Amino acid sequence: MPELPEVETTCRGIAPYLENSVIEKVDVHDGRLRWPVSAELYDLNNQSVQGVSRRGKYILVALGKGTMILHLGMSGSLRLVKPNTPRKKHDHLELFLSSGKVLRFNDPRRFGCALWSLDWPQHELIRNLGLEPLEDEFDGTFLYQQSRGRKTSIKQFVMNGQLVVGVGNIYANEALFMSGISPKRAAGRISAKRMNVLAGNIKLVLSRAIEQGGTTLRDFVNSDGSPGYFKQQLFVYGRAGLDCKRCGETLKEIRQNNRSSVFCPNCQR
DNA sequence: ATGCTAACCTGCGCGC
DNA sequence: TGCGCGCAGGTTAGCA
Repeated sequence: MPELPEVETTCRGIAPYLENSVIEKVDVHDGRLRWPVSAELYDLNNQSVQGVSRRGKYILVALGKGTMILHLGMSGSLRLVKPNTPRKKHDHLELFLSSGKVLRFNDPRRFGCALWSLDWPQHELIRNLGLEPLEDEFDGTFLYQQSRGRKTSIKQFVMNGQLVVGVGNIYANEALFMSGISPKRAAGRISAKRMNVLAGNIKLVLSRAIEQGGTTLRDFVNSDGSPGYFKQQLFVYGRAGLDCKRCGETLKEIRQNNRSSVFCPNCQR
C-alpha cells in the first residue's frame, strides 16, 4: 500500500494524537508480522510519546525509553479510533492513548513490522538506508554519480532503497514518465542532464502526492479513515492499455524484476 | 560488488 | 456459485 507519500500522510495524521500523550496500554492480538513484534512493545507501561517522525517508509515513535519502529509493508495502515470501536480483521496491534484515542495497526498481508530499538539510527533496517528524496542532498548529480557503471535498469535503480528511500512502484513509474525516460534504459547510460530532470520529478511527484494525502488504489486510508486523492493525477501507473495523457499513444506494460512498469513508448526513450 | 529470483502473506478480480 | 490463477503499494535472503 504505502510509498513515501502515504507513510508521510499517516505520520502527519497520527502525530497530533500521539505526541505528548501517554501509552496507557498495549494489546498485541497477533504478533506474527514480518518479524515477531518486539517483546519490549508488549509492555510499554505508561510511557510518554516524545515525537513521531519518518525515515524512508519507517515510522518512528520516540518513547520515554527507546523508539518504536513501524513499517506498513504492502498492506498495512494505522487508524485512530474511539475506544470501543469494534476491531477489524487483521487489527494486530492496539495502543491505548491518554489522549482518549486508540491507535490500531492493521495489516492483512503481515509484511509490515512493529519493532523496538534503543538506538534507531543504528538499527539494522535503518542503518543502510539511502538519501531522503525530498532533502537537498538528493539531486541529479547524486543520481548521475551513483549510476555510473551500473547496468541495472533506471526503474530498478530509483527503487533501490540503499540509494534513495521512499520511491516505490507507483512513483517510480510516474517520475520516469514525467522525465521522458524509458524504465528499461540502463541507469549507467543516462546523461547528467536527464538525471537532473529525473531527480526534480521524483521530488515533484512525491510532494504533490503528499499534498493530496497520498494515492488510494484499493484500501489505503489516512489515520482518520479518509482516502488519498492522488490517483486521478497518475499518468501511467494502473493505466496500461489506455491512452497516454500527453500524446495519445497506447500505454504499454512490461514486467521488470517482478514489478509492473507502465510507460508510453512514444514519450519515454 | 551487482543483480536476479524466490519468499514472506492475504485478498481480490477475472476467466472458465 | 465456485475454483484456480495471477496480481497487488515492500523488502530481505540467498545464490550466481
